[in-house]
Amino acid sequence: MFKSKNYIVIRKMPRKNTTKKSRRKASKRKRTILVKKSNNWWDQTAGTTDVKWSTLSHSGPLFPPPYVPLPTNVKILYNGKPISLDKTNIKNAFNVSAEEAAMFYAQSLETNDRVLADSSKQKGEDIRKDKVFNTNFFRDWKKIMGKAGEPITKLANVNFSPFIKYIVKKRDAVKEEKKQMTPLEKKLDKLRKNEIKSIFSFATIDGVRLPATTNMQPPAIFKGHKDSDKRGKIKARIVPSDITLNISRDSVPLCFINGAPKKWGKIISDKTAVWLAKWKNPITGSADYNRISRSHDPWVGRNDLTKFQKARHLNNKITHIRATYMKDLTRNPEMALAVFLLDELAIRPGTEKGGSSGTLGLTTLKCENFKFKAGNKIELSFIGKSSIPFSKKITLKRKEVYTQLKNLCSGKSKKDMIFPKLTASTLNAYLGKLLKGLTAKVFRTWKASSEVNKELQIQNAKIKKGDDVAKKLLLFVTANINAAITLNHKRMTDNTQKIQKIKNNIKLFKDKKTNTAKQKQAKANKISKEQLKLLEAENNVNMGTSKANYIDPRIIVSWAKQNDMPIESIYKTENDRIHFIWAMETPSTFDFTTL
DNA sequence: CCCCCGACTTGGCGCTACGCGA
DNA sequence: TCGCGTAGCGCCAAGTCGGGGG
Repeated sequence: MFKSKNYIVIRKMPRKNTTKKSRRKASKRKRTILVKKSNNWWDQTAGTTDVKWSTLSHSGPLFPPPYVPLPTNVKILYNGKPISLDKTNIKNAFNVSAEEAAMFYAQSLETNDRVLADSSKQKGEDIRKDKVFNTNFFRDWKKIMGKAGEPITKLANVNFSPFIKYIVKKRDAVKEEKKQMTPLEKKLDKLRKNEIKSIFSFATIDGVRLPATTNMQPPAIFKGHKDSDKRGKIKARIVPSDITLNISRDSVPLCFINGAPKKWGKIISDKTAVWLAKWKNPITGSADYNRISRSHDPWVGRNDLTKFQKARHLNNKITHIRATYMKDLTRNPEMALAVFLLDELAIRPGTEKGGSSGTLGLTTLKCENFKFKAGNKIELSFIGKSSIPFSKKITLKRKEVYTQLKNLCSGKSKKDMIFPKLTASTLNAYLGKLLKGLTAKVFRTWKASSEVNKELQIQNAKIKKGDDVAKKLLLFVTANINAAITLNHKRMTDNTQKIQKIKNNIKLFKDKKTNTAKQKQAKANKISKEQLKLLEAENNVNMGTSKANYIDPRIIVSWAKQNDMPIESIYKTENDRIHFIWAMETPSTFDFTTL
């Protein structure tokens, strides 16, 4: 094994290797990446200034292929009669032709109908009956068609089935073609893809080549999450003139669309920003960016460290902070109670306007979201970020908190805000006075990290010498699941089938006869693993987000070292380990709770 | 001061490539 | 070798928060 103080070693591993044969095969492929420490910010003072680069080069965004018009005999019907749509004119706000737009809609219908007909798939809304979706689409489509579309006055009278049939036929043909490909053709295909990737999916910052995400989203129908009021709108095609590049002056790439040279919208060299390209999101109106891929971006690493350090400061100060807001309970009840809920439940602050589909956060909660029960119990339920339901019950230890909270709602109607005077900024301003740099989201980081830290330290007592990695891993997964529950990270897909399968598995493992101690341990591991899976499935838990954003990686690395676990057993992918490379050398003595 | 927006983080889902058992 | 199941990645949406500009 390579050892040097100047390098950090990241092992590349295959996804799984349970059989002897596959282990042998894998060990041949196993290789390591060495990351030179001096290339990275944590060894450099430069990382603390506002200037983030002196040279930056990349190839600009990669645009999706142009639209291929349909054969002339494929036509939609209006009131039963075939009509021709313009195939190529894209001189409109969407840079999309009338036929292409119709194809977006036909594609939506095709997916919709297929999913509705498939008994194994979860049923969403039927878009054929979704008024908002159809109104939004029709408005945009009419804009594209202009005068030529005037005779089309009702979307319901348009028959898209010729387009749908064409889509199905085309898809099957592509599938079949793929199936017929020889191994050589497959290999060539992959080489071609990698060639494009090697040009477009990298940026070079101060001589260091880093992976980047530069694929532009193709024009399509905007779907949004659950009840987004923008669903059905047509997402415009982004063209080079929409793009602002951030790049060194002498590295500006040429741009060709369909072989023709094109001009970039704007070229700047903002050394304080790390984005590569920027454009206006045609749906939301806000800015969208191409960036260095998150796991490889040194600036992301620096910001992550800052974030977790803030959480540790909060952990240090929490007793004092609690005392302060309790003192403010009568003087400033709205603020005191909001901070109390933040402390207790780690709810997101909530933006002033609320989400596009009326999602809520702490400062935008309404009285109808609270239920006051006997015994100082409250029930809080609302729809949060990404339309994920939040529903928790808590018992308040201090009666005055319960009374004051109830007071805020007395004499108000259900739809009234419980904290009308508060906004995310006033809340953060209050927090910032309690502790420099403290904002609402720090509470989420602190809560998840400190809970995982506490739990892992408790679990240490249960670990015996000679316990296998699989058993120890289960302890981490338990902590991870609990953190996800705390943060209300869920997946809303239907998983009744999954739950049934897990239950069957548990039964199966319990039935098996076992002899040796080793077999017994393996069986116990299997059963606990399935039980954790069940807990995860029954709570619809999504563990990924907390692991990637909320649990201080130093807690994990030091715990792994204390218990002689390879870091690859927890941070399973190479990307995970690169993402947290700044934490990989954390000593086993690291303590999250002391600064 | 307040509102809006620029820049960045956080979020869930669907597709596909990969490893596995038959 | 083939088909199956699923981890993990990319996609794309939706948040946070500080600061600029009126």
